[in-house]
Amino acid sequence: MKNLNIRDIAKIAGVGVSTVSRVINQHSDVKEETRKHVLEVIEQYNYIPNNSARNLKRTESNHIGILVKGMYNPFFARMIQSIEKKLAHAGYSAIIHYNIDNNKDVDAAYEFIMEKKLMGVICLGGDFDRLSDLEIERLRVPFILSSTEIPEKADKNIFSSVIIDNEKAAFNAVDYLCDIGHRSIGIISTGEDDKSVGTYRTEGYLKALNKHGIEKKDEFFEVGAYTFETGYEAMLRLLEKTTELTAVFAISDIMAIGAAKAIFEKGLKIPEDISLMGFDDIDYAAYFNPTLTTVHQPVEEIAMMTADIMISILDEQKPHRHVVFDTALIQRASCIPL
Amino acid sequence: MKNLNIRDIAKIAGVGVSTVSRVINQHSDVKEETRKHVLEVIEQYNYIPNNSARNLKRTESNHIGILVKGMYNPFFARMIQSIEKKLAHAGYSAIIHYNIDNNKDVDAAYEFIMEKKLMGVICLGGDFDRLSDLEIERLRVPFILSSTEIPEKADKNIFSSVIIDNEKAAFNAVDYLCDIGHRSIGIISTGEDDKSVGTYRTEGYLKALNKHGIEKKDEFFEVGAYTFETGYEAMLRLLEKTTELTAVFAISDIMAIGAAKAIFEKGLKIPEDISLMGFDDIDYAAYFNPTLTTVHQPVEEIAMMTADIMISILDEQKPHRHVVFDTALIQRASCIPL
DNA sequence: AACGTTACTGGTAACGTTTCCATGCTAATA
DNA sequence: TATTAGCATGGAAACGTTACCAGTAACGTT
Repeated sequence: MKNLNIRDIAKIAGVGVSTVSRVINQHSDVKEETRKHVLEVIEQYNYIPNNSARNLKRTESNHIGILVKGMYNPFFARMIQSIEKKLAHAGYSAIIHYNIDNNKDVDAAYEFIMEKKLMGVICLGGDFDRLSDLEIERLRVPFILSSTEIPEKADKNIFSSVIIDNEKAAFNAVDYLCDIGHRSIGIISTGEDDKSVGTYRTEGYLKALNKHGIEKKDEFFEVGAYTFETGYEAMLRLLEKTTELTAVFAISDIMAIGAAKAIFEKGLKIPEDISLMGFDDIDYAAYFNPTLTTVHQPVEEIAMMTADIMISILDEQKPHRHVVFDTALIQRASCIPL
Repeated sequence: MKNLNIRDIAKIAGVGVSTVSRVINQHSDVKEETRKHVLEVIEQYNYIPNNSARNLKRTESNHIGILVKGMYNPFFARMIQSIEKKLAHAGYSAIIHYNIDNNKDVDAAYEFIMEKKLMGVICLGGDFDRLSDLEIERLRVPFILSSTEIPEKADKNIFSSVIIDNEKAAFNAVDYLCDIGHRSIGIISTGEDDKSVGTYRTEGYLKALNKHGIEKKDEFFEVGAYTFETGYEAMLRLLEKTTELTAVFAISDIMAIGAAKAIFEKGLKIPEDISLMGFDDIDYAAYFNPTLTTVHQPVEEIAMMTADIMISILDEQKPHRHVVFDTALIQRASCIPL
């Protein structure tokens, strides 16, 4: 009992194949009566159109690519799930590709698109500073940057973005730390080579220090790579270099939690000895011990908006959009006044 | 500058289309010289074969479906990433579908398969107790159950599985708790309706109690749904019902961490007042405070094996396999002798 | 010298759709 | 009544590949 194809259905329904095709694709020019009848036959025989054939003919698929930078970050895991759900609801399916090599983001994306005949591409995280308009246009499909920083000089009409103001958010976080009396504030950020959110969060940290007349010290600065492990190691190095720290700002919750382990291992207490500030507000933050003071990113909203934009561009030819979400400082137990 | 197709390449290279096709598909019957030349042309013109067309012709795709039950569990997030990586390496791409409705697992899988012309399906977690041979065979593609319990009466030749011995693992965990003196041990498990790993872990808990001559108490039993939140709530209820508990076994780390929050909120200490045992050994566990004693599942190995089996069935027509991985009790700081 | 064998290679019919074009029909207009 | 317009429909040519079949050349075998 091989699979039925559109021709079989047409024969059974006593109509032409084009009519069946029109019914499937919800074209308006089919008589209601025929339409119903065809639909019945389709239902009864459990016919499912062959996606490959459709995609071939249309020279496009109903697939949307999601390129993810960070591998083990629950922040992205959460986003992906929400995006996938919304996309699926709109009839698209997500093809996810983890661990895109940063050095050739666009090349990778390009090949990915060509090979899969993707309808659009969503990039989560990553570093797109050097991304040129030419490269974006070469993709020829809607391109959305989400939860990352956008290339400044790029033409905003050719891509969408859903982001937060990383610098401001980090500024607020560190400003708060200063306000409650901290003057020796360490930071666990990301490396120079990664001109992404980390750079801007670091910038915010610097500006806050500056506002409060605090001089920046190099030994208060360490880098990690968005994992527990690297956060832990960075903190270890920090603790090695100085004993002055009364607070530490980690630019991601994951790294903050890694850092906490190092702090505990040194026999220090959070927040009594060192206040700890995270960034992201992943689920875990509220359940960590002590509960983690952090910068809340509206993950769900960001995810929904990202999917929304993609769908509106694809289905309604809407133009590209750029939305910036607000963050909020969530005060929990890991930071206390000095 | 439209995209080139195989015919264009053939013309440019001065060979027949079938030769180009053979080169692309790595058939051995092409002269090394021609082969190289064709490859050069392909490279030079940046030709990428159209996936839809290939899939259409082959009446199959190179897509493998991954159906995931638990939505926000980092355990699965980790697995998915590893599986995707390995699959990609073997030339397959993963299409992920989260949040499959449990009541109609197979129907969903079936439609998913038909629509996407999937080559195989991997199910992560979920409840397949009622899954019949007939339903599996209806799928007609390799089917792998990973990190779940397998239907007992099913014909093992028609599907693969990569699992752990949940009952034994839980038994060992609770046996250990008893060994170090605990006799009032609570459990946070999953509901009756979910005849999945939870059921077996509960069974292990019961057997361990039994071995030590401890009577099971209903008020020591609560259920959650693999989230921080439900773990937290379950623990709250437990604490409401009894004050006898000296230890709690949560059947997932996520729930254990949720439970910890409830314990802390009641002003109790871990492990001084209550010992806490988790299950899974997700990354968080080692970074939690106190570090979480838990049952280690070899995620990476499970993921690799799962992908391996799929690839070996697809590429080499190997038969179905059933592998059971060992777990290990990881003693950390959250459990102490009474 | 005739033959079979081996190693390559090219032509072409599918695969299951969608879409353009053509056609027949009905209703509206002149 | 003749003409047009619009609606519903069917036929068939693509879309870009793969795989079967056939064909050629080179070579060794009888």
